[in-house]
Amino acid sequence: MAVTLKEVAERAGVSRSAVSRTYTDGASVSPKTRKKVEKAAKELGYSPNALASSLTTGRTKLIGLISNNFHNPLFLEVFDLFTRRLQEKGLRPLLVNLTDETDPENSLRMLKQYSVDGVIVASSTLSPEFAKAFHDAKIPVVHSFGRFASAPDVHVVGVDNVECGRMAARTLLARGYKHIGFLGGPKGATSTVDRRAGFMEVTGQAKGIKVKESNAAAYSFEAGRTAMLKELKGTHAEAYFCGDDVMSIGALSAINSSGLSAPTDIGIIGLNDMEMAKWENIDLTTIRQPIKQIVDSSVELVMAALEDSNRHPEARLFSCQVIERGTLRPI
Amino acid sequence: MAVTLKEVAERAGVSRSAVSRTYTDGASVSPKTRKKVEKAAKELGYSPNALASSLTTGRTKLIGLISNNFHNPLFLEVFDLFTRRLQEKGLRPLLVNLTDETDPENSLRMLKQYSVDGVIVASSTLSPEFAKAFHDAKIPVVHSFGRFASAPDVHVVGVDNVECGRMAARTLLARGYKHIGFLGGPKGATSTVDRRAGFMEVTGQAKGIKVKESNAAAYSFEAGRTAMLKELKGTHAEAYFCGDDVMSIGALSAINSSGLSAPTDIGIIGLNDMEMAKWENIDLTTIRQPIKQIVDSSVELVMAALEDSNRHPEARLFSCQVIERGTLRPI
DNA sequence: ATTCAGATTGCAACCGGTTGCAAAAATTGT
DNA sequence: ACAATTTTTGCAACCGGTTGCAATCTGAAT
Repeated sequence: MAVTLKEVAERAGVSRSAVSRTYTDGASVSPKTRKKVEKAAKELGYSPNALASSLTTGRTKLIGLISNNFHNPLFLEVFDLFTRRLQEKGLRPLLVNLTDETDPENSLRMLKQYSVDGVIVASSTLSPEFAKAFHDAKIPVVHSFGRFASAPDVHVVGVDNVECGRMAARTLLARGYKHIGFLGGPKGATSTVDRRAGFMEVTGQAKGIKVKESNAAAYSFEAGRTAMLKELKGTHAEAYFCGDDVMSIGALSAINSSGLSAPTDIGIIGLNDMEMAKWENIDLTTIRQPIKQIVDSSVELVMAALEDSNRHPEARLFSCQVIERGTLRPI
Repeated sequence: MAVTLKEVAERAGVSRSAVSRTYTDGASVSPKTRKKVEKAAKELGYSPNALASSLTTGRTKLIGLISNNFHNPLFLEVFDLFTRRLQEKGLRPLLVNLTDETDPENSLRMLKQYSVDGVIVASSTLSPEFAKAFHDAKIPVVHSFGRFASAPDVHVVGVDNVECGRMAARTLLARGYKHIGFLGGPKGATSTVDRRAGFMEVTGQAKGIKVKESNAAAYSFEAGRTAMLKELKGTHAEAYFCGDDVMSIGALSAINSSGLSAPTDIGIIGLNDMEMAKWENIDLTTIRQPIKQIVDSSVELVMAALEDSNRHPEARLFSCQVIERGTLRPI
């Protein structure tokens, strides 16, 4: 089918090794033969077969990119950043969509078959166990947007969700809200659990503050809207920390269609600061996750892990930041 | 590193071929040896190296998935559908982010290096030339969301954008709008050109209709908003057909922040019917593209093209449908 | 028990590259 | 011009599988 090394060698009148060396940097080839080879290669339209070479070098430059967040617009930005960054570094993303399964079994097997050099798990909802399966199989892995642990089993890059919870609580308290709500994402998600912990820690220490708590079924518009509608049926809080931005937008929609408005009647603070948060008709006050840094750092870390396969598991945390917009009353 | 065929063969006390045949369906192996092999494989944790086998079989089951739409939320849905469908069919998506480049050169070279079995170009803005480069390189390719042609150079799956333009125009006319606008996407995009053509065809034939026309810089919220703000500065039309849904949402935002509202003051019809279009606070009347069908059909077509590499280029069109919501006045 | 077709097996060559090693060529120093 | 280095080169083995072919085995039929 395609043009092979051998054909190029014959046409250039050199050995196969010479051709191979022309395309391996650091190898010793004289300028003379290199020219000959390049000429022949160009004429034949040759390009080396990366897969065949991986067989001997043991490196495919393939990186498994696993995610279960194909419904959160934030992750389109994340995928954009990941694919670009990986490409810049000469790596190729092999995309795996987890849909509903949380068992690493299948992904692990298939990524092993394709001998990926490393794996990036991009998910804020998967448990650390998931990534660990790859670590145990001796495949370098980093969990992006994963759960922070002071002694992680695998490399983790992300934010400290507990701290985000605290930050949200402090922000609401600073605005003088006395009755505040934690409207979390799905109960099982590690990010939800952690954010809740931080939130409760701060509000628990504050005096004269009433706290109510509930969870949405997913990090999604519909779930956020449904959850907020339920809140509005009873006695609702003055302001809510919502699971994430897309949930917040759902909540805002519920508020509006109930004839109320933010921040006049209810305050909302989200989390992520995705593109849409700054759309003028949304204008969501939120906590920004520095996704570009997280992505870049994840790629850097997975590359480092390729070099040194028993690098000690490391957690890299980035700090978040409150972005003031229009859904909380001014301080 | 990993367990190899040879080790399994030794432990099972059979030849390497026997092991290989155990994992190739249609090959002749006695139940007895199969058992032995499977036992040994399990004990060793063996899984066959797909890349090595591709070397002889000529099939990698890798599909290049190329896109330049990493900023349009619709494409998160598209990627979700593609990755799922490909996985179901035992194929693996190798994702390529085109960012700004429109030259197939680089992508072609790298996908050739990885010997992808086929390529799916998922883009409504790239020219047919792009996909053609793969076709010329003898790599099976299908252009999803690509431009319709009655005699296409490559397989195309999508909608007839000209017909969409007509449909939009007819819808606006049927609602009695007399002064209508075409607020297109970027001028260079094939989808924009085609939708415009259909739109103008219908409006040109109607009597007593005033048509105005302009273009946004991109299929994006910001571009849609900016373009609509500009419209509102002059004498604007009564209703607009916007390039796509995300542009429409931008336009709606511009309308609202100018103290106007849809459909009372201005009507808007979008295109795509992405998830967000039905969010209650958006409630966009739009033309639905059947993306699931397009994706499934694309995958099916690329698979067919793998089987028969000189299958005749084919265009598969799906019909669109107006989804009535709240941004056009009732009929 | 003998024959024969069909199923199963192992050998060895091959897929498209890489790489250690020793021989050949080019360069350097004197 | 000659010896000592340093560079460049080709050979051949190998990476982890697959597959055509001939040899061996199996079981049914005679």
